[in-house]
Amino acid sequence: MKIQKIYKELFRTYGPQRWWPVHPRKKRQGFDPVFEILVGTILTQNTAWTNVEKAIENLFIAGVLDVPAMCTVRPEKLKRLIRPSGYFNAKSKKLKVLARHIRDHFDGGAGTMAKTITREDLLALWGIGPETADSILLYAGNRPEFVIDTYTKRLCAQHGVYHNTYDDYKTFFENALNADAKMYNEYHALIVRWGKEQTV
DNA sequence: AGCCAGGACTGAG
DNA sequence: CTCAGTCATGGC
Repeated sequence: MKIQKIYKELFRTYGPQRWWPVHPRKKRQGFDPVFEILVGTILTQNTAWTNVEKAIENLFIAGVLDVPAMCTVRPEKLKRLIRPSGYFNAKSKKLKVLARHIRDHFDGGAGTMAKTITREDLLALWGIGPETADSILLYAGNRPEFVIDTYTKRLCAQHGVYHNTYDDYKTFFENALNADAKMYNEYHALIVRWGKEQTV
């Protein structure tokens, strides 16, 4: 009912958000923009995006923003590079788990993984929870999985809608909307945009 | 000077 | 299974 109306309202207010933001880098051997998105979903966990940008830039400059390099880079070096994005001990492990899983199971690389992996298999990876899994499927794989975050719950609360688990919120949105990846993409980004202007 | 940011894991009860 | 505690940097 009014889930779609809220979307139109947000879109009219803020316009298209054009997620996922990927830095316009020079092409070079082995560089895959989809992998940059995957790295971003890990690094932005409970972290301001401006800090994530610094970390991703460090990775790129060091030549570590690709699957083979991420697999083999020494943990101490990796931690140093991603330090601006916080939680560097945990996130360095998460990045290696992710990169090694791509290397070991997807010959086509990050793009193939994002387009073919199941949500269940993503959730089985250490460091990937429900929001990160859905962000990967939606923003890297262009697949219709609605992403729930704290802003989404805040928006629901403001309209008197409350659920228990992450999956309850996810089902609530997906039942009310068409399974449209492009629209899911904008909707979640718009909710984040909205959330940043709330005082709380 | 705290508080929060585009969360997820762990250990207790 | 539920849930507080923990992790860490940078901006305001």
